[in-house]
Amino acid sequence: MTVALRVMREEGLERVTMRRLAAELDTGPASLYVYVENMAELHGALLDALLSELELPAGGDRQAWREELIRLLSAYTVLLLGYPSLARSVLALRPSGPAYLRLIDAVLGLLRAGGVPARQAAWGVDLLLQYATATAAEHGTRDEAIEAAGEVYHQVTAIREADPGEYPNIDHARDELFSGTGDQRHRWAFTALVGGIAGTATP
Amino acid sequence: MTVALRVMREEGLERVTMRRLAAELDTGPASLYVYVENMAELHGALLDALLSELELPAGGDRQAWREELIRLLSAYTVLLLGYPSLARSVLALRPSGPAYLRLIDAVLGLLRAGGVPARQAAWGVDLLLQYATATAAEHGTRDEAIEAAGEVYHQVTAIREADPGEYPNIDHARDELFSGTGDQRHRWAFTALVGGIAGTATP
DNA sequence: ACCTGAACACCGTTCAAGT
DNA sequence: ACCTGAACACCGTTCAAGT
Repeated sequence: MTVALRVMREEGLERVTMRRLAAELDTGPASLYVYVENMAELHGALLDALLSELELPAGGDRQAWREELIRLLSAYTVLLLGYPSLARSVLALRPSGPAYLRLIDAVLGLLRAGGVPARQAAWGVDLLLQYATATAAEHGTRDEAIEAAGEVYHQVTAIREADPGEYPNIDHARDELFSGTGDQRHRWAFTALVGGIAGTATP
Repeated sequence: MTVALRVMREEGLERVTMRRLAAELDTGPASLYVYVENMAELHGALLDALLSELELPAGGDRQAWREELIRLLSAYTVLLLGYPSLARSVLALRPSGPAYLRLIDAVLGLLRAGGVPARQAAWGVDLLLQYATATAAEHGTRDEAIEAAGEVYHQVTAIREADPGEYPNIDHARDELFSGTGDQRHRWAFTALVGGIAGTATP
């Protein structure tokens, strides 16, 4: 596990292969299946190891729950942004490690401190953590992202040059589609998410 | 392209490999690189081919923009739910095909019909499409999902049995964490998202 | 009971060499 | 100019056979 974490930190999740880990431990790849069921489980374990570094709010100031919540979600996002492939993998996972449970518990606690009804809070956690994870999967910055930059460029160009006749609404919003800094957009997205969760009644 | 689409429909994105496609076309894998830069570009093309089936709203009834928007986002999600691996791949992509631009344009149009300010709408499209894509990536139903079911089970068990002392907020929301049908939760999530976008001012 | 060598069944991408 | 055989450098997972 420590070996896997080190390889991921130094070379990215792509390099964390059964064969590489086995070589690092001076054995064959088959030996690892004694400790781990498969690749997905290994990724789950890596996520939990990473999440144990996450600083959870102390929970003293109940008035500042919104800011605390956004801070926590941002910290989670930043942590995952360093490992976009892990974020992608986590999206296909249903994490169940203790550190992930602690994160769920902290988010629930902050929504509860804000007076958000239990069902809205429960359904909202999924929304918030999914958004944070997906954001990390999308805007990841690692070697792979260098080629991905080519695709960002394609999209930006396609939108910038979209024909006004065929795409009238893109035309109307053209200037705003690329406005703001990444940080402004993230903070706004989290605010909108929390506002929507707190303000939308469940059936 | 038609071959790739057929293989994906019949056997899933996992089987859409350069080598498999080459075999299907009676040639070597190297030949495909004449038509496509790499795997990511192929996935982008598959997404756009799939999205061309998406029925966009006619846009007559401006009063019903919320329902129309939720219907469109649901249709997009359902389309991708059949191809969870593609959804996962798309999350790492910045799609730029014509069908994807048409989808962006339609979402922008509905938000505009609802009187949502241009910047909120522009920033909101990302949020809405990211949520829809991430949802498909998460709840995908294909052979791979059968093993993923094991992880869902792990998480459900972990949450159900979470120690009340250590996870007091999970304990408090325990019954609500698994309440509602998938459809209820999705509709609520889309409603919360749209409400948050429409109701949160940008800087 | 625990571990593992070797094999099975694959990958994406590059490039020198052919037509 | 366009195409491709063959190679490079890898994968995850299984299972029979060893200790």
